[in-house]
Amino acid sequence: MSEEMTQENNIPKVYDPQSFEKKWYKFWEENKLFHAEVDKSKKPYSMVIPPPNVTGQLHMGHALDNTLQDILIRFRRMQGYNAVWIPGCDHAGIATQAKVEASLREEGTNRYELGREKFLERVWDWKEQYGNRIMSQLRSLGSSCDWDRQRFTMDEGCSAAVREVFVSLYDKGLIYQGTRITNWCPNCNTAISDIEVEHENENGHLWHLRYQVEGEDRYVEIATTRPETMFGDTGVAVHPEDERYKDIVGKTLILPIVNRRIPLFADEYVDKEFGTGAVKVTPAHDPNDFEMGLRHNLEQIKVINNDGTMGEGAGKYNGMDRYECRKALVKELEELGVLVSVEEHEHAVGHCSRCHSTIEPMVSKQWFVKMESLAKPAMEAVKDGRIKFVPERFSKIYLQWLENIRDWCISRQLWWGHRIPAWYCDDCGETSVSRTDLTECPHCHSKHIHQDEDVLDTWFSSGLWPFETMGWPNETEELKHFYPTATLVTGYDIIFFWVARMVMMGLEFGKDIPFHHVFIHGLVRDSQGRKMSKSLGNGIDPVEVIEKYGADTLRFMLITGNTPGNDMRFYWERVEGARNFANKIWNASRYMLMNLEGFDKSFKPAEEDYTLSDKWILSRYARTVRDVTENLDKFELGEAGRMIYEFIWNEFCDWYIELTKARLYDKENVRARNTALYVLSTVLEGTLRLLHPFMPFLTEEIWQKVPHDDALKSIMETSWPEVKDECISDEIEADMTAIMETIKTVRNMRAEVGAAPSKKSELILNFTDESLRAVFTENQSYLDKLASSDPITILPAGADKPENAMAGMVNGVEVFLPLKGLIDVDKETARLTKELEKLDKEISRLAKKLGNEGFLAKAPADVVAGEKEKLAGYEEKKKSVEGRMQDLAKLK
RNA sequence: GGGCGAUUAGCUCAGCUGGGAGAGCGCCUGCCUUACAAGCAGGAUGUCAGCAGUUCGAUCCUGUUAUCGCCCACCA
Repeated sequence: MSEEMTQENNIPKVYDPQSFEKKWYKFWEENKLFHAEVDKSKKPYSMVIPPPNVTGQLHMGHALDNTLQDILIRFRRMQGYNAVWIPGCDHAGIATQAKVEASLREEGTNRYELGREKFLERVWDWKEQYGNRIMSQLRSLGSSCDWDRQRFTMDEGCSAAVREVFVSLYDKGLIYQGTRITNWCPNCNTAISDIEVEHENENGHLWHLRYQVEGEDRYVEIATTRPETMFGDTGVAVHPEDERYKDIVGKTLILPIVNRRIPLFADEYVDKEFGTGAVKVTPAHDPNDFEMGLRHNLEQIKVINNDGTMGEGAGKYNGMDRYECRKALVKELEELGVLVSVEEHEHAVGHCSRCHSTIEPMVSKQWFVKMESLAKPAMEAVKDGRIKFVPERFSKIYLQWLENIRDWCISRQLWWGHRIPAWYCDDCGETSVSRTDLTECPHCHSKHIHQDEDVLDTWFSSGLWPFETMGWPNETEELKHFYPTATLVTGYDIIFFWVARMVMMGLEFGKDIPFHHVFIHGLVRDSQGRKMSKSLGNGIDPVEVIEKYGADTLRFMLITGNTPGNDMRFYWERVEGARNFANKIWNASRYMLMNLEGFDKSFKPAEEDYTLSDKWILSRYARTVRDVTENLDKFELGEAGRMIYEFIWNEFCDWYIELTKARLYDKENVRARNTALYVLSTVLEGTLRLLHPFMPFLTEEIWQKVPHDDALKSIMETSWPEVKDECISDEIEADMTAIMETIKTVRNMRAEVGAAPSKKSELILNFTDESLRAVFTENQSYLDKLASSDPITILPAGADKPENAMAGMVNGVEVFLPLKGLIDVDKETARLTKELEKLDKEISRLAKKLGNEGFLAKAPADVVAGEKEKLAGYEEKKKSVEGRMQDLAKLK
């Protein structure tokens, strides 16, 4: 260690998040600072977390989503709201089951071998093992969730809520069982809902086949994209007004290979223009055909098995994979002369959103929720503004979906999930739905009953999340106080899956909207704009970022540089930028802490102790507080973060700290020094509070060290900064700006002649705006310190201007640098000529504008006045520059 | 077939109620100035996608076109 090992050196030079992040999280949690009891004396501000999957792990989307929520909840908590953020996770039916099944496969077994009960034990084990991983990752991000209120979508309370809702909807006739076409995923082996199907345009074929008219030497040509379904054909349809077929409608056709006799019938559904105008009808494997089948009493013949292989109806193709069969069948049809032609054809093909297998529409018996009556109030709530989407445009997407809503298939042929509370009687055949498990049939009292094998769609329970987490169906204090929640934060990708369903369920069962605001964010993409995904291997692990750069850095990076609802890209360079900002704050604090020695915390400056720079930074601080608060209220978190960044870096550090150095290093003048320290610590402490929701760890670490209210043990207990309007002074800011502009001009001129920064140069000031004279006279030292100017001469009004000097002009101040021997007359002339050109351009633009009658007549008075002032300023500047050039010419 | 978003400096993006456009990174020049080289000071760079309109005035509002992206949609 060097001899300079003094007290100051105890503060590390570099921001090192690893040294304190874990410590503070533990401290907060142990002190229950995240926990909120119902406190009716305070206004509530509640949020429920979008529950991540139990077996999942933190990805960038979660990091963004939870950073946004944490900023909101910390902000409101500091504002004095009764703020609660309820965490928890989702059992994620298909996803979790798939994971466990994959691990069983590795062991060489499967769930059927294991049996339902044993399998579920395995899933619960899995849940225990991995379920808390993401929760601990959320902690490392700094999320201030009320962990005492943590929930799981399959815990007892949620299960009770699910039963209550199911039975109640069933009793109202809104849940029913039906046999119809659903989307079947042959890989997941279950039915899925319409929104779980992703349509993609694919290049396929349109095969033209000819079916013979029975007993005639005549054929009807049909076109199909899925020839293998022909085994299930039970009819051929044409449009009733299609002249081509009018004479044979009602006749019988012979289905090739199968030799089934099928009717040729007419139906309005058929489009005459498409294909041949004749369509084969497979009621068991196509939704439209299913409908036509019902209208025309056609038989439903299932020819594809649940696992995607061909079924018995496919004759010799029985057991063959559906696509293998297609290939072989096409070949056979060609040989038989049934295949007339093949066309290239682009069409939309449905895929399972989970595993991406091609969906097979199949007829089966499933449970459905009737949506129309639930959707209406959900639309109203958004239309009348009770629920607001941020950004607003997402309400349109939401409404459009609800307007075209269709019934929701809620049964899944899985084992992991809420089992459907329906029992079938083997004796009387009745179906009974019940809140409690049944052991006998309520109709015939037979003991021979069995429960429905299926489970509910995961989103069924997620839809109840905002109120089931608060104790519903019990009438808890939490429900009364915290429901509806304030804000729901989520990505646009689950507006239909989740948001819409919560609104419907909330209105139906929570008796109110589930939230006031829906704050929508976009996706975090990779640096090339691609979606981060496992298969691409382009995902960035937030935990890695946290370990390398700190959670605060990650958080700040995620919320700045983008706007609500839009996607963003991940760049390590941006992470570094945020880290540099953290380091900047660290060092600004370090500067103050290193000089805090001898500072009396009880010291309060008198009015006359404040310097211009003190008053300026206090005004700028107040403005920042006001603007940041406004932006947070508007959900413009990125904008708020940017403002704090700019205030800290460009104003507090670049100007204010620099200007305090003279006072801090002068230990003789105690009063001046204490005043500087007072302002420094006041502004820094307040700024830390402003920044706390964004960077909770860093702000806590520093706050603990700087002078603060000793009655509080954490920055989390401080209140959100509030300022009065009179703290903001336009006059002070204008004065300081004039000086800052002058400093910049001098720096610029010095840089141009290559003056060494360490070398001071003489500066001569002349005022064209006399009102500035006093401020500059009083604060000359600012120019000395920040513009390396010494000596400084202030010319009396009307005095002669120096000749052998560089000149610049700003805001009513003329600046002269008598840089003896340094001025290159030609270069200086060129510089001024360029300056003059710029001025002329501006002047002519403004002159033209002010010469425009329309502008003068119609533009607001203050705008006109502003433009006039600008013009006058430019003209004065031009005069000054021209004078300079004449002087230079004389020098030559 | 509908709907939405994007198009601004080399790159990534701000620009929130219309008054000649900014940041970060990158680039160039000079600096280890006792908070910070993860830094300081200075500098360069734009037909704000095209066209038309409204307006005294348009990056911003309206219409239209183009390119890219996304969402929704049961034409075989």
